Amino acid sequence: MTAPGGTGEHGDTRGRDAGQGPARAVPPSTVARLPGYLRALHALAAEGAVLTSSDELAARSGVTSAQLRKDLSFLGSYGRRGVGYDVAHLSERVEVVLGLTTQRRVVIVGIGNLGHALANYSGFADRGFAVVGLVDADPDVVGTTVAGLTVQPFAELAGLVSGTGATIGVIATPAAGAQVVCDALVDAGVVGILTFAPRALRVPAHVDVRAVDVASELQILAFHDRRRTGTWEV
Amino acid sequence: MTAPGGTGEHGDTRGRDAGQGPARAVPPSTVARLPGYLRALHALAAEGAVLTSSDELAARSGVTSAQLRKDLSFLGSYGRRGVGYDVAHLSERVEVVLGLTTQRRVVIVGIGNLGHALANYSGFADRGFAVVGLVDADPDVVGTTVAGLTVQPFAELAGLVSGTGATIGVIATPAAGAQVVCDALVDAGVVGILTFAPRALRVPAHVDVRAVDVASELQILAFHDRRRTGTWEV
DNA sequence: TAGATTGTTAATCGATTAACAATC
DNA sequence: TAGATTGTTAATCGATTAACAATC
Repeated sequence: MTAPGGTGEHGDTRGRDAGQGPARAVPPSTVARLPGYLRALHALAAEGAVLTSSDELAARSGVTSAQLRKDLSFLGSYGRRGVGYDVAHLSERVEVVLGLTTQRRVVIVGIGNLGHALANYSGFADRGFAVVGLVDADPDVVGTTVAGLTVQPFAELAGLVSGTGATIGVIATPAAGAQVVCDALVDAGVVGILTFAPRALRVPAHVDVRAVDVASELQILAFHDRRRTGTWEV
Repeated sequence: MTAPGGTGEHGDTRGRDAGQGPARAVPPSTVARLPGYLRALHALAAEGAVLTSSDELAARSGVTSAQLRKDLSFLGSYGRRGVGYDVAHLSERVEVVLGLTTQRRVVIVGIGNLGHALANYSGFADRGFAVVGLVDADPDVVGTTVAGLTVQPFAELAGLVSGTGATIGVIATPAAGAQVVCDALVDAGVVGILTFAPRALRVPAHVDVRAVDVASELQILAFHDRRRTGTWEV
């Protein structure tokens, strides 16, 4: 983690040339916070800020400045002691690390209420993603136009993924169909899956899954709620 | 994302009847997995299973059996060595710990595409929550009926929360309005907030916040995607 | 220079894993 | 009993925090 003999290399703007292999391992907990830093950086840029400090950026991201500096240290040395961070430069470095310099293509499977909302969500395009395909199993939904795209039948999934070069699949189907959809996405070649279906998915090791379950989130809130509102029932 | 320093209280109200386990503080990482165990338990019950094992339940939840047993040990000793766990009994214990024996009331603020989808989501009612109010700032939306509820203006938020006894607020507004909505929810008395707005929220220590940012989730997937699809740009 | 702020170190804290004694 | 499986312990691993030397 630490470059031994680090005093030898001068910082410069290019604190780390990423020529060979993974620059350094970025811990998962750090990776998970990078999008939040990027959001804060974009907000600062929009306000016209050129420089920021770990204190300011941390406050806007909802973390401590110690944690922010620690996280950024895994990416390299892009700040200047006594001065702070250049907003534009740091944004760019974070985007490079997250792999956002190329727009990733996304297909959404399950065009119900949630799939509809996701297909129309402008935040995807703003943050590096293009929704390039929509798929649903319901014949009544297939053929309709949502967010400018024609919904395709499930049988077209593989062709859609390979034809568009999509690397990420979003599952917005009911729980019952989620594993079948997941398997089809994996077979079609996606390497990342974001699922909203309340069910654990099995995937091969080379595929990354992130799961969002809104009811689970509420249940976690309920755990604390219980302690605060004095609702104890045993 | 929990509020920094947020859930630091260890009230450790030992509100548990003796049973067979010492009441201990349940670690946050364990609490976050309990909804997944509960989902798996309900699925087993629906299939008619009466008993289960840590191996089976763990496989269905997507964790290791060691982790499952460790997690459950914080709740008490509800299994039987050499036998396994009674599905119904364990479900009930998990529900008690999560505070799901009373139905929690939820208000949703921001009735756009996402708010619509959430209001209509049957998974809430199935898993312990009742959506009791909808609020929007847009006069064109106020007064419309969504999921059987009439959308109220923002000015009615406080009255709605106190009138219904809601303890949880869901924020489905654009990022720009999220902090104002959050402050209003807190003032109105909610103790838990689930936000979908891509912005860090500031809340007092007694309020718990969980944040879901779908674009951030995709960005985290992109980090791994980059390594797998060979898209290196540095 | 004097003041400010990073990047890194070391200490602490928490979570996961592996193994097995207890016990059904 | 013999086999199965939990609940717990101890070891490992990873993440967070605090402090400060480096340096702009």
